[in-house]
Amino acid sequence: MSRTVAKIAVSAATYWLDKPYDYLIPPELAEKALPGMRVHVPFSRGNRRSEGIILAVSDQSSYEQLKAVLTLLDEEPVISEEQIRLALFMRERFFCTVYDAVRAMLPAGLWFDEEGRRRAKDKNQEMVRLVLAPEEAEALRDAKRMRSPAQARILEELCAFECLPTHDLLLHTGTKKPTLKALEKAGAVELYEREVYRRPQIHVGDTRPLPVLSEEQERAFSGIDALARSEKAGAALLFGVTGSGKTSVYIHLIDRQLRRGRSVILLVPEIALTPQMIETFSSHFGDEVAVLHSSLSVGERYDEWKRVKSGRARVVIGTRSAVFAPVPELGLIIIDEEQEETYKSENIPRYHARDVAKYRCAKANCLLLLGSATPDVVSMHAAKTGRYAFFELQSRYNERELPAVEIVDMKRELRRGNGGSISSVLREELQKNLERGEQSILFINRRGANRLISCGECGYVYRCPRCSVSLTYHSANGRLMCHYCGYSQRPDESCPDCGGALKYIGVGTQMVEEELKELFPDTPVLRMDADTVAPVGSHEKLLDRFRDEKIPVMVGTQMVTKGLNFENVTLVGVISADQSLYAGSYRAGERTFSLITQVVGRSGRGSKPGRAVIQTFTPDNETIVQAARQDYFAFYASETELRKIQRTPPFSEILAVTVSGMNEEHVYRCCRMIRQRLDSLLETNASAQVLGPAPLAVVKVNNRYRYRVMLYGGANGGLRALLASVVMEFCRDKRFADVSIFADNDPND
DNA sequence: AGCACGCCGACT
DNA sequence: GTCGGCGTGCTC
Repeated sequence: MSRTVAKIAVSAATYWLDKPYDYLIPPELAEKALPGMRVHVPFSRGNRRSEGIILAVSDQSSYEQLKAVLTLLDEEPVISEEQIRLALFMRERFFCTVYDAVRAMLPAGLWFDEEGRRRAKDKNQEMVRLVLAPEEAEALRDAKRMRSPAQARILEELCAFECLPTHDLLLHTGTKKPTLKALEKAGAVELYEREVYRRPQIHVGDTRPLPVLSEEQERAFSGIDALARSEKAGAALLFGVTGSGKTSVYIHLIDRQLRRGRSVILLVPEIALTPQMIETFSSHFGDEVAVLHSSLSVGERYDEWKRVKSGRARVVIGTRSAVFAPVPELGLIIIDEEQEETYKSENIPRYHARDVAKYRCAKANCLLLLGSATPDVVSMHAAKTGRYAFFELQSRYNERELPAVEIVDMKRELRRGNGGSISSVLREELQKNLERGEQSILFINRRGANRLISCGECGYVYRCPRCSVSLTYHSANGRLMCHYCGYSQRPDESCPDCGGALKYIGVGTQMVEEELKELFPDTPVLRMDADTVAPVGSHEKLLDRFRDEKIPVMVGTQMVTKGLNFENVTLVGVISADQSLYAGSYRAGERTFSLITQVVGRSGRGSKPGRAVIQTFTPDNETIVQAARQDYFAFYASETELRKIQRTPPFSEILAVTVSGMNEEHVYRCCRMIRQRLDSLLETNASAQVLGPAPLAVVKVNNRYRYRVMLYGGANGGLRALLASVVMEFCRDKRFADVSIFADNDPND
């Protein structure tokens, strides 16, 4: 085959134009051009230069007139053939372009800026090594002792170490570069470049032996491991209550895969929340661990990616995007806390890490393990119906009892004249803990957890001029800020509308902090929220302080619910459990259950028994009662019933088309026409159902109105393809030029 | 989308 | 005569 034609995915192509384009490979590139390499190609009428990636190389094309590839941007493929197939799959599955998918797979360090320069360079280090045999070197050293002591010192050092970074050698011997150059000229040593990897700083504990498994953990481990080795591995769900030691099972599974010469990807919801977990894995697997997440520098991320690609690091721990890690021999993917919403990307490409993992595991014929204390109802349903294997860890670490949980009715509290955010029950429990020198964690649900500023007289509330939300007050910069578009402004002295006095409302971490100061004047309180953890690493510092200084109370948002494991914490308070219940999504109940269960699980992890106080205005709410009892299966049963009626997942798949634009009327009209089109196309399909158009929960962001049409139906590609064709049709239509339209699977909001 | 081509009115 | 208004159509 003469390698003359390249099938190329072009970055300039929009979703409805995207397909493999044929380009001529000029003879001088014929030998070098391989699938997985990026190129520059001329595209469209103006032949403007676009980036692209070679999907395949062939010798023919059904097109008469082909343009030629301009340049190759890579020396070797940056993605494998397997990843090319994954990118094509993602296009169908997540309504994105192939190049969008490719971009998600590559570290930002490999992207090119406008000038065509790479965002991160390979970092090399100059090294020195002996050329002479050891005896010769020693002889030369002795000969040099008198006339050239500096050279002798260098030889001395090299006799001991053989090769060293130039910088270190010069530093240790107190010599200068010319001395070294003289030795090089004399043929005694050799200077060369070695690639070095910028490593993110992680605490690496002492190397530890594998944790000893309990009988129950051992059973789960051997069951999962047997499955992982079997011909048709599929997926498994590991259901383990908080503190049941899922991590120990993971460690053993990873160890087995490494011994088998395979690599493992472990996904976590958010790296910043799991420093302890990273430390644990590093202490078992050392340099085999690579960490991939967004707060690494571009260089660090790129280098970790290279270590993974080259097979040097075979245990990848990371957030959502780490699911694309280019491990050479994939043996297992673990998704920890698999119900977390952070696994779904809300940006292009709008993929779910679980779907990508499922695809990769199926192709690599290896196991996908989903771990959770509060599994996604969809995953549990798959386990119950036999599509996933199921394993359970029931006993808590050290045989600890579950915390004793009390639900407090805040309505009654209000009637008794306590309008604050801390109930009398919680106050008494806090008092007890203070007296005993034990620590407490107070959790405030994120949604609505911020301060609003409102006028005490006319009720005026500051609103974002670009979005349909109120502005919230941030003490860090003393400004009112919009969480959606970043708009900020300074609050006025008095109400800009009527001149009345402004007051702060809403329950926020700061407010609870202040209330605590009033109730317990001399007690130190640690606050952990987006304000206090903004600088990199401050999250860990706060947690270290909490542990080491035994600060009595920590108040925080969602970040206090995850992974924390402090011996001395015996009380957890949920300030208001209601906030996420009525958020409008079919997942709100699940989210609330998971959140409450997790935070309650933070209590009593040491030798002392734990307690939890859940404050709510709806004490009879089934979900809250179930979460208080930590009764997942009761929750699962009632939630499943509800979803059967609602026709929400797992009983139906949800696809959505979102339309946005500056003109609300146009956006709405476009949505309505999309709905009509879908209705007419689905006339004969009784299993599918179209809903909407409906505005999103926050209808306006950045001056753009957002409306959505939802498609409920069976989990088949047909519906997806149909929706794709409708989206393409509307995108092409000039009548809708002033709106943007995109499709998405099961959006989060 | 982004860009060139084309077909018509106003102007040095 | 030509400069530039944006309507139209295409992307290997």
